[in-house]
Amino acid sequence: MRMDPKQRCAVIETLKVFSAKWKPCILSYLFTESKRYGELQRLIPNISRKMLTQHLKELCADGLIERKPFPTIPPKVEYVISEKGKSLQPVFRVLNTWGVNNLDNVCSTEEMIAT
Amino acid sequence: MRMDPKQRCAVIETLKVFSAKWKPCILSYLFTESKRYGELQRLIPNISRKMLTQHLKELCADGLIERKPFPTIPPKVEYVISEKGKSLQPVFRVLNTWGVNNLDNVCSTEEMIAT
DNA sequence: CTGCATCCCACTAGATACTG
DNA sequence: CAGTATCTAGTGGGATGCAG
Repeated sequence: MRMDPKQRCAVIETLKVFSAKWKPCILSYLFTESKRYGELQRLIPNISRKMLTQHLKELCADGLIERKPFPTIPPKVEYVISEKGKSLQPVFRVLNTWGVNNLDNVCSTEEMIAT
Repeated sequence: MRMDPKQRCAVIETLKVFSAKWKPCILSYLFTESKRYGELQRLIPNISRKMLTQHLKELCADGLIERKPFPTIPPKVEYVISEKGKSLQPVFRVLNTWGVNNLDNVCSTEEMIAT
């Protein structure tokens, strides 16, 4: 079988799930520990709230992370990596290794991806 | 070190290199054998010449494939996977496996990626 | 056959202001 | 604090025509 664009190719669909502009960055932070909305905003200074909200929603919809709201005042929401999300760590590790071995002037993120 | 968007993160840079819209598809065909420009166009019916040309150029510039022009009449150009390009096969395999295990209604492309 | 140049549209994502 | 709504600029990518 070929990588027919009319079919839902596993490679391409996998890329769609986590390779949007800020998703690798968001996931990388959640790999190590849960974060609140505002924490992610501070950690990723260039992201707009709109994009942060949108990407978090999509990651939730795809089951890679979970949203944990606390009905306190002021409100508090934690985002947690799911088991399915954790299963992406080996994928990230492979991408990181390839980049380190084949690209110039890139920073390894191995420590970050390490469990 | 964190996946700082201001740095050239290995994971993100790696994704940039091969995850543009049609690049996985192009690479998948070249993994198995060299193809001519027109063959790729026929194999990927939905791609425009503009995008095919542009993606082939970028893949050349990144050293993933090589362009072999034959000064015949009419002209003939072959595109060949490079060693660096071949080194992406394990990456594709990991992405394929993750998709098959974690997504619904996706087609495995294992046979294609197989050497 | 293998491209390049141009025009154009749709969508992405940034900026800003507002809300429970 | 954690979002939502709206407007807009920039970009990706398709269609078409021309060229070596």
